[in-house]
Formats: sequence, C-alpha cells, structure tokens
Amino acid sequence: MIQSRMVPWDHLTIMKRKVSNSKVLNVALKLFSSKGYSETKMVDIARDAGLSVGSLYLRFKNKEELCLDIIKDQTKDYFQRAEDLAKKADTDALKTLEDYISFSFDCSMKKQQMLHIFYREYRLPFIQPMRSHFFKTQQKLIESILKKGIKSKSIRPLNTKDAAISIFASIRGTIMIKLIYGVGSPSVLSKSLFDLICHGVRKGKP
Amino acid sequence: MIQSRMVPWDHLTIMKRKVSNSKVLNVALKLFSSKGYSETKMVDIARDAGLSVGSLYLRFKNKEELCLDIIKDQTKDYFQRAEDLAKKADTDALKTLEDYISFSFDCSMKKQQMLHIFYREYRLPFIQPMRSHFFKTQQKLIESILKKGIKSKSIRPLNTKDAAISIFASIRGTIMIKLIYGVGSPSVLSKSLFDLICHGVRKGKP
DNA sequence: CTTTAAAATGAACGATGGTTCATATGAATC
DNA sequence: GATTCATATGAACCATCGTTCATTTTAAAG
Repeated sequence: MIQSRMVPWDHLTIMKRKVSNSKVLNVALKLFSSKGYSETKMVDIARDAGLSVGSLYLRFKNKEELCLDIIKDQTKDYFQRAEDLAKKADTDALKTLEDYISFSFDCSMKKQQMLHIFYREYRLPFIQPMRSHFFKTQQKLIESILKKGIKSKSIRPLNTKDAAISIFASIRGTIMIKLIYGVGSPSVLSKSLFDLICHGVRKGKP
Repeated sequence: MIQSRMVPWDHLTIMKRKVSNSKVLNVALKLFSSKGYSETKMVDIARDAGLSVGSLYLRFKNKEELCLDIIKDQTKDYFQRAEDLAKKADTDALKTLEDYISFSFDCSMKKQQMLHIFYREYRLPFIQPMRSHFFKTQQKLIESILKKGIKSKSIRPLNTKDAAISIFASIRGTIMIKLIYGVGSPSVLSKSLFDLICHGVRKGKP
C-alpha cells in the first residue's frame, strides 16, 4: 500500500486514482479519431473519461503532449514486429512482401483510430517527426526485401529505391482510401494490391 | 461604364473594385496551402489581398464558401481533360494508363497548393462531397481503361474493380507522399509507378 | 480522530478569431 | 453641387476553448 503513495505511475498505482491514464488515452483517441484533433475539446475528453479538466492537466502537460502520448502508446511495438517480419526475406522475398502488405493492413485496421489522427490535419507540426521516422524506416525495410529478392532471383532487377517508394506509397494510399471512403474489405484490398505489385497488369512476360 | 454599376461579377466589372476576386482567391489559396485551413485567419487573407475583413464578407458568404470557391476554381477543367484522355484506350490501353498516371502527376504538381487543402485536415465536412465525387469518377475511368485493355489483350484478365481501386490508391498515395515528404522528382515517381503497375516486381512470366 | 499530501474540482482568465454593422468613400448621374 | 449606391472600412461583438489556480475531497499513516 505504501507504493500507491510513492509511485505515481499508472500501472503501479493501486486504486488511488479514480480513472486510469490508459482509460484517458483511450477516450481521447476515440474523440480525436472521430472528431479530429482541433475539434476535440479538453472538456470533452475530461467528461468522457469521467474526470475534470483540471485533473487532465495534472496528468498531461497540455493537449499536444496528450496527443503524442496516444501515438506513442499505439505504435510502441509496430516497428519491432515489422523488422522481425522483414528478416524472413532471405528465404522467400515475394512471400515476405505479401506478408508485409498484409501486416500493414492488419495493423492499420486495428489502429485505424490512431491513423485518423495522422491523415486528418496532416501537418500538425508536432506530429511531423513521427511521420517522417515512419516513412524512412518503412521505405528502407521494403528496399531490403526487394534487394534480397533480386539476389535470390525471385524479383526482377529494378531500381530498389524508386520501387520501394512506389510500393510504400501504394500501400499507404490504399489504406488511406479504405479509411476515408470505407470501400472494400481489408483482406481483398490487401490481396489485390499484392497481386498488382507482384504481377502488374500487363499480359505476357516482362 | 454602365456595366460597372449593374453587374457585380468580377470579369465584367471595369475597375470599380480595388481588388479582383481572383486575386483574393489566389491569395487565400496560398495561405490555406501553406498554413492550413483553420490556421489561416480571415484577417490574414484580407491583409494579403489588400482589403478589409468587411469587404471579404461582401464577396464571400463566409470562410467555408471562400474555400469551396477556391476548389471549384482550381478543378474546373480537370474532369473533362481526364475523360478525353481515357477515350484513347481503344487504341492502346497501356499507353493510355501511362498517360493517365503522368497526367495525374502533372495536374497534382500544378495544383499542389489546392491539394494541400485536401490532404490536410482531410475531413473538413464541407469538402467531403467533392472528394467523394473525385474518387468515384476516377475509379470508373481507370476501370474503363482496364476493360478496354483486356478486350484488346494488352492487359491480362483481372478483377477490374479491385484493380482500379488499387491503381487509383497507388497514384494518390504516391502523390501524397510527394507532397508531404517532397521526395523524388514527379517524372521519376510517375515513371517508376507506371513501371510497377505495368510489370510488377516478379521475375518471369505471370 | 488528526494529520498529510496526493488527487480532483470547475469557475475564472485570457487569447483567439469568425462575423457584423454603423460609418465612410468615391465614381457615376443629374 | 447634390444625389445615389456599390464598395470599403475596422472596431466591436460574441462565442469558443486551452489553461490555471484557489479550494475541496480522499484515503493512507500515525
């Protein structure tokens, strides 16, 4: 019981706080994703979480930091999982590419609330660094899969850098379309995108 | 000279107004695209255009309508040009697809200021109808190119609806990446995307 | 029961910015 | 010069939040 006085961190606190921090983050995520960042008011978050505005400011420095905390919370294990997945490209690059695309879709669907924050108001300045980091790592990751595929001859020789950008853009574009317009099922979109990226539309051999 | 009293429309008014409407639209476009819709204040637009706030409200009902007027102004002949282009698919579907992609890139680069409005704050409710219309028409257009290509055997048989969505998403995704991160030259991106869509990454015949 | 301090409260503050309106300007007409 | 009316002005109005802070509540410790 001493701990509840000494450590303020959420997961160690034993029922001193009425409402847990993760509850607040979830509520805020829901609001940001449904109404947008600037349309979501601090009072809304407080009300929905069952707290007062004042309490919010005891836990988060301000609105921006609250938003950043959400994003950190939502992305914490994505990068490692993507990295692990890419390692398999030594064995079968095309299969790895397929897995990566389907993994991207899965994650995006699970985290679509968070993605709404990214796609809306896409230049909220404090989000830019995270977006940039995501782009760079994923582009390099796709490039590494392509290189391995070319080496093992399952992928035709091509400019890996340009192709990686195109593939990354295609994946993110499709996810964006899905999120904005709600068309198509994720699995069909994912499958049909891989089919396109893998074979192209042209008839006959390349 | 009588006209200047009788018709308030911009292009017919002979120097009664200090500042033309199209000047205002251009100034506002510049501000919206560089700072974002909600970060752009009506006073900013007024100042940069060399007008008072009051005058702005004599010309545009409110901020939203001003923004819509900009978009209408910027997109007025896009749709017809895209339609005309697609007609050529009877002759050579692959070439038409290539042209469509490069046309999309060209337009997007010329109108990138306007696109910033679309990609930022992407759910400004009053913009949704326009976005939706764009998606539907372009998807149908791509689908029609694919169908013609399949008929004339330059394109392999595939689910044209799914493929059209993937292709549309890839194009828009690539343009978005270009606008957000500024990576790559438009012509290289366009070329490399067509290469991907046309051939895919796989080695050997499909 | 008293003390203590973390946690919670919400009214009040202050800055912001879209919109309005009473007033002014100026060019055309008589 | 007087009249008229489109155009222009910008201070003022009003609503909207993000943020703060003096005060209260809660519950563990003594």
